[in-house]
Amino acid sequence: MPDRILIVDDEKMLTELLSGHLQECGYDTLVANDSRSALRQLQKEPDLILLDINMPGVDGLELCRNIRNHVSCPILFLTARITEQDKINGLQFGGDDYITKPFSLKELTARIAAHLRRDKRNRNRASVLTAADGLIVNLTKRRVFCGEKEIRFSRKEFDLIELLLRYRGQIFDKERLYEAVWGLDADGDSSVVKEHIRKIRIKLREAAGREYIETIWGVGYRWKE
Amino acid sequence: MPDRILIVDDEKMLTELLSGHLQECGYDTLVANDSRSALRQLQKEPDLILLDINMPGVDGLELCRNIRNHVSCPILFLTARITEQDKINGLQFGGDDYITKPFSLKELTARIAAHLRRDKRNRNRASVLTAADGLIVNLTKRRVFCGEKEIRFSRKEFDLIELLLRYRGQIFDKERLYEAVWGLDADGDSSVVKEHIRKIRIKLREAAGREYIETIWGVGYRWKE
DNA sequence: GGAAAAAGTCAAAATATTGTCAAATTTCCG
DNA sequence: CGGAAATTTGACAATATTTTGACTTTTTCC
Repeated sequence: MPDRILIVDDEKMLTELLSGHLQECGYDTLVANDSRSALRQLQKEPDLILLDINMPGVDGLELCRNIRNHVSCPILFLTARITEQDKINGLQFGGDDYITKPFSLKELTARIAAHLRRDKRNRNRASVLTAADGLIVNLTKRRVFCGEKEIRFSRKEFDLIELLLRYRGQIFDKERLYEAVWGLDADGDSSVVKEHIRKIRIKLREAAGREYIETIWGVGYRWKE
Repeated sequence: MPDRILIVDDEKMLTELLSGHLQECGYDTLVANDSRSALRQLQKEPDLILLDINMPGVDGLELCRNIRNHVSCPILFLTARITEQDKINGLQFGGDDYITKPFSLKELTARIAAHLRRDKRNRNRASVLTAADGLIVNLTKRRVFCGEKEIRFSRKEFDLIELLLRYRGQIFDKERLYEAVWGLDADGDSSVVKEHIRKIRIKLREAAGREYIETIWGVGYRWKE
């Protein structure tokens, strides 16, 4: 199946041109001329996004961040201005690469190909963890299923689950959990961990009717093997 | 002996600065301003490496992989850009953590200390001890098995077992046991030890039907060989 | 053998740690 | 901005562990 590329730019002329060229190169294309339409197109799960960050009336970086919240595919910025500062900003907001206008179609397709290749390589890596009783944790999509049913977890909850499950059977003391999920600097309030563990347990118990996380009294927690 | 930290960055100014600061913190430092020199410095067996992955003319990730082939110590990346993608790539290439420029010296030293601590813990810890009659003590999981059966021990109980078993045959007087498990400051009653030993014995006796801990009258205890 | 010292036993009391809940605060998104 | 969701916080309850002390048993040594 061909890769799907989403092109976001307010200039219709440009999106048409790119769309045509990329189709000739064997890609499927999606087009959006404004940010609302761009967000809608995400549901079609593009494999890569070309994003103009200088569209009038739209903060391109904000849009990028927004997009990043929904998909994990590479995002390439199309832009005229390109200071070092912009570059850093852009990458911080979840972009993967910059392409300065004007650019040659040859360069563009080369970069697209490179990013798709790289992304695929990374994606193949074990991105799913499984546990007893049909519990499935999709790491890239950050979604958890118990059989048919999806269990929704917040960010921190998911991070905790990922860590515990990835090294199931290992004990993590509360400090280390805090360190891993909140960052090394954090002065450890372990009561936060405790509360998050509780939330996780409730959701898992409700969906799977089973306890997955064990308390190691005086030490910390671990995911049962 | 102080830990040795290798700093790899093309900016002399930065390496000087870091080197100075880390020395003040009590570390030994090694410096390399290019990749060839970095590889040479590995022979001096650093305990931790700070690596700039954006040095001109050098593929930092490739260098990292190369380094990883020679040493097993923690590698921390110093980097300006820090996308999720980079992070994944970096960790794939054998890095252990990222530190984004600009960073505070305080943060840097905190992370260095954390990694050194963790690395040491992992290194000098045989993770499983075994004893007669199929008794198995898993130190990282803090679990004890007698054949199929698991025996549950509380924290202090486990700590005592670990100490006695690790140095089996050696006699520990009660003060020393107390000191080791409760901490150096602890004033007082080593009669607590006696009660804990009793609990341990009961559990072991019940599961293994056998005595493992011997009383050295007038002195203390030891794990039978 | 018998006294003294040391170690073992037991259960109750004290303490430490974790679980729960609700409210306060922050973050996220449109 | 405003509301919803997520996160944090603190008070309190529920538990598990640890400590204590009174008492018994064992060992040592004269």
